[in-house]
Amino acid sequence: MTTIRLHNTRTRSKEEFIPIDPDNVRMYVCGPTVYDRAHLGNARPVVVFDVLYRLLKQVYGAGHVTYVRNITDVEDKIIDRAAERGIAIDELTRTTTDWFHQDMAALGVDYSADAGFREPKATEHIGGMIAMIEDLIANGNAYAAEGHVLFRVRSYADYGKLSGRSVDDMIAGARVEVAPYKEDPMDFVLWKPSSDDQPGWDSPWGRGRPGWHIECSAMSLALLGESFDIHGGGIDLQFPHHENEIAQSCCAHPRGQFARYWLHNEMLQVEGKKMSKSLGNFFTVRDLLDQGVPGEVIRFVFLSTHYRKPMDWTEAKAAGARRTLRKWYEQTTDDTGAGEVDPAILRALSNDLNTHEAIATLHDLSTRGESAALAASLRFLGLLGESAPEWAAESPVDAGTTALIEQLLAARAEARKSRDFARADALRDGIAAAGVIVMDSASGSTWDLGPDFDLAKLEALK
RNA sequence: GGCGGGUUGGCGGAGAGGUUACGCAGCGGAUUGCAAAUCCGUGUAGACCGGUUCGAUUCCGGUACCCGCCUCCA
Repeated sequence: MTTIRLHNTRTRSKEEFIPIDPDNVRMYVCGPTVYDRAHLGNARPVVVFDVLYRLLKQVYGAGHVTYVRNITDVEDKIIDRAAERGIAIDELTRTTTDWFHQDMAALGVDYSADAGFREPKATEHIGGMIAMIEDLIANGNAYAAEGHVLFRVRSYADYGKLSGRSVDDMIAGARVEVAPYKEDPMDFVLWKPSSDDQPGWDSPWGRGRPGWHIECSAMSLALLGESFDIHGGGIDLQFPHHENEIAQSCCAHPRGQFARYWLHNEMLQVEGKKMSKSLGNFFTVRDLLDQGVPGEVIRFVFLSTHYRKPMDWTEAKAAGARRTLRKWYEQTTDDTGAGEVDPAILRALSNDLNTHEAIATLHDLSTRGESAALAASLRFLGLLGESAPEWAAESPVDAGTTALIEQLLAARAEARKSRDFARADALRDGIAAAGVIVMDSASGSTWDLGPDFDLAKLEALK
């Protein structure tokens, strides 16, 4: 069996992956808070852990891997956004969840027909959260105060271990919320009271709603148990979100191990800078798709940088990815689906998800002309569906334009035949200047529209 | 201030204690009436200073610079 090695944030080292139960490998990844379209950064962990899921299914068998990625549909940002838009909360969360599914499907992440994937919603697990909070209070790890329930950070000796912090260090430069009901400024909220106009559930502490971190602890427990294999997410979640998850889960279920391997992807940048609304370089996956950037291209760009390094999204990379994919799609048009995933691809991914090396292998397969293996490998990486996507086909143009181009090419061929090279070259240069890319071969000329196609220039050549 | 990560050839971006990364661009060649496309060939780079070693870009220490998190943004 292929040995998978993964970098475990918990131990800060690359370790051999040994599942608790090879017949049921279990992975949890923090999913979106559904209040708005997913931005490009949101998509990175989705794609990264999709690759890991594919690898796990390949190695352990499709029926032996459970992947849980939650939907957080109760959160103050959701309340605020629904109020701004004047719509009901469940309408906002439902619409946003649909958007998320559509946008991620465009990136090759579609689990609508995947039996091993689970997508729990926080609002469906409120009971589990309340039960866990009660356990924490009973164990002395949490306390109720003024309608709130807070986690007593000092009661968990290992708090801060994942992110390499000590509570005392954090207090120093701390920008933590100080509240009169807190025993310690580092204590974080498990439950908070809701006013009448806020969503709330009845609880032993009055009507209220959960804090941000408890839902992942409750949902992973419900679907994966006290101990499971892999927990993933963006590195920004390492602290405090994952730290708090560990504290909650390990204190509520001291005999469980919670997650054994912690994987974190690095952040995304845009043209060398952090993506932020203030810099004006903030955009969603949908924005890119609407601009005509294919989902496969976005996925390819993601995969070209190792997940533990910051990834810089640039126009140049997108353009290069598009060219490369198009070339490979043309090379695999006759594919019958009989090819096998190249073992080098699996080796690369098994080495801490070295997707960049996997892409290098694709280049190698392409150069060697092994198109069947190339197609199978592309599919495995989620870069090719049943057939090549439409955007990679001949640029769609109307019949009149096609006829005009064919006519001009015929005129050029005629001029060449009669050795009127001045006219042939003039036509060639004119066609190129109009943005039509002509490729000659022994059997004739083929053509394609370039990005700067200009019909007016073409018509002027008539 | 605390914690974590990074610094590789023109650009992007990997692996490996001693052998070609790969891609893009460039250059040379083949091909072509000339081109484009294609094919072949071509690049000894590893922030700086020390240390370990027969040998380090790869291990260890330090310096500089950059980035992220600590502001419920993945």
